[in-house]
Amino acid sequence: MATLRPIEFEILLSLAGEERHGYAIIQDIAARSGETVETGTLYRALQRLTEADLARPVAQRRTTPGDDERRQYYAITAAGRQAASAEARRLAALVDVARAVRLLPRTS
Amino acid sequence: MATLRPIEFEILLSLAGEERHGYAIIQDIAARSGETVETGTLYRALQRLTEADLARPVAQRRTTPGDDERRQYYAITAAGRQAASAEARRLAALVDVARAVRLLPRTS
DNA sequence: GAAACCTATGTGCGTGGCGCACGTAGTGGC
DNA sequence: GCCACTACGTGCGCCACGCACATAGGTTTC
Repeated sequence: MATLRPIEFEILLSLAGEERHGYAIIQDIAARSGETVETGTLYRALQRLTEADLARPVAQRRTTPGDDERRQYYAITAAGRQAASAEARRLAALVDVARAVRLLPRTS
Repeated sequence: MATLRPIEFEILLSLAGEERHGYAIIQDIAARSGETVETGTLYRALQRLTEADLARPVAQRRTTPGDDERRQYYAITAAGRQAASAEARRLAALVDVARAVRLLPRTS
């Protein structure tokens, strides 16, 4: 399993919360981190995640009022949860190291 | 400030602990994470960090016995600590999100 | 009413970082 | 003698990313 790219992890984090379409993922990441993800970067990363079976496009849902039909929703797969979980553990370990060398306060 | 690449952060984490030479950084990262960093990747990243004033080569020290003279030691700079600290905070926030969506257990 | 912006998905192109291989060179093991 | 380890580095090809642009309907602004 090739390691998850930062943006791929960000996307999986978004999808782990709930099913989302591309544009909503961009907004979600911006809202929680302030980082602007380029559309080219996002849609291509979504493509890769789909091909790697870490995310999957969700079949078109009933069109509730106010639901833009252009939207393509995506869901995280079981393998996606596993990969994201492993990556989260890896990052948590890194944060622990950062605390050990006092780049972060021990209490947090 | 362009965002820190994953490998650049790993290197700064190593240097935040103590001054290290390139090969020792590779071993340090391998020891703590099991990840193998390619030499090409490492030395070029060290070059970038130096140019960005996040790390700096340390002037040749007294050659204590058993100290390979080929070694080029590097130290983290004040700006490097600042950048690494900011990145660590960013990652800690990501880990918190991962916990919120239950990719990681709340207790850890 | 037109210009600008937002929502929504996607492609085209250039730069650059990374993986892999290789180069150099001394030391130590078998 | 050959291989592995230490230590630093370059060469090359691929591909991910940033930026720009295409498309297109809806809304807001002047």
